[in-house]
Amino acid sequence: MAKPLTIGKIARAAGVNVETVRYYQRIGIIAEPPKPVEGYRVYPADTVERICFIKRAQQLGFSLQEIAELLELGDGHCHDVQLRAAEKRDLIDQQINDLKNLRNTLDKLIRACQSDNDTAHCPIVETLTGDNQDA
Amino acid sequence: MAKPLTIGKIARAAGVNVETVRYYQRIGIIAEPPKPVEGYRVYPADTVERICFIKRAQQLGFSLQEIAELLELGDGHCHDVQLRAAEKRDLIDQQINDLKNLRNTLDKLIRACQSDNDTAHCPIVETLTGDNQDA
DNA sequence: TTAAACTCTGTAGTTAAGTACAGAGTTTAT
DNA sequence: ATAAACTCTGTACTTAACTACAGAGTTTAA
Repeated sequence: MAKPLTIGKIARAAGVNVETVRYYQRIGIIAEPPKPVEGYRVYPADTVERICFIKRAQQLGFSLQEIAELLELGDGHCHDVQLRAAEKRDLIDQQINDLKNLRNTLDKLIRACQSDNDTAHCPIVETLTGDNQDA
Repeated sequence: MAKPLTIGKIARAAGVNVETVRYYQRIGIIAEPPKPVEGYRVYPADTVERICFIKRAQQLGFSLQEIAELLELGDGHCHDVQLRAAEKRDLIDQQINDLKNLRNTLDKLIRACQSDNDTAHCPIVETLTGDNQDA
C-alpha cells in the first residue's frame, strides 16, 4: 500500500480542517467515498483541488450554493449548461468591473497620499455606489 | 420641514431592511445620529451611499470587518493608510485575476458546448486551484 | 505490542450577518 | 382627534459556514 489518501491528508493538503471536509460532504459539495468494510475511506487525489477551488471561489464572494452550481456546470448536459454558464459569466464580468473600480480608487488614494495631504472626503465610497454598469 | 431622512427612508433608498441599518450602527460601520430630545433620528443623505457601498463590497467577497477597514482608509491619516491601501490593492489585483480565469473558463465551456459535446472532465476546477497561499 | 495518532458517527457549539418582534413612544394622513 | 404608520430600545431567533467533541473503532510507529 503506497499511501492511501485518508481524510486527514486531504484536509491538510487543501489547508482546511478535517471537519470542514466532512461538512462539505454532508452538504454534498464533495463526494464521500464509500466506507470500506474495514479500514478508512480513501479519497481520490483531485478532491484536494476541488476543495482548493471552493476556498478560492469563496474569497471571490461566492456562496457554497453558488459554487455548487458552478461545479455542476462542468459535468452537466449541454442543454441548459450553456445558458446558465452565460449568466454566470456576465455576473462575473460585472464583478471584475466593480473590483477594477475599487482598485483604481485605492490607487488614486495612494497617489494622493504621496503627493499631498489633501484629505478632502473619502473617494472610496463613491466608487462602488450607484448603478455601476459600464459592462 | 422638508422631508427628514429617517431610518426607514434610508433603508428603503439603499434597498435594505431597517434592522440591517440598525445592525450596521451597532457594529459601528455606519454612524448613528444623535437622538433628538423629541422626534426621530435624522440621517445625512450620504448614509445611503455608504450602505450601497457596503452591500456592493460584500458581493465582492469582503467581510464587514474588511469593509470597515476599507472605509477607514478614506479618512485615515496618511502614514499607514498608504501601506494598507497598497496591500488591499494587491489583494484586489489577485482577485481580479482569479475572476478573469474563471470567466474565461466559463467562456470556453460555452463555446465547447456550442460546437461539440466532448465532456472530457471539468475544467472549472482547474481554474482557481494552485498555490493557495494564505499569509 | 501497546501507546499515539488517526478515523468514524453523531450531536452540539460558534461566529458573522442579519431578521423578527414586543411594547412603548411619535408623526402623519384623514 | 384618532388610526395607521413609523421609530426606539432591547432581546431573541435564524441561516450559512464552519468547529468541537465524545466515545468507539482502526492504523502505525517505537
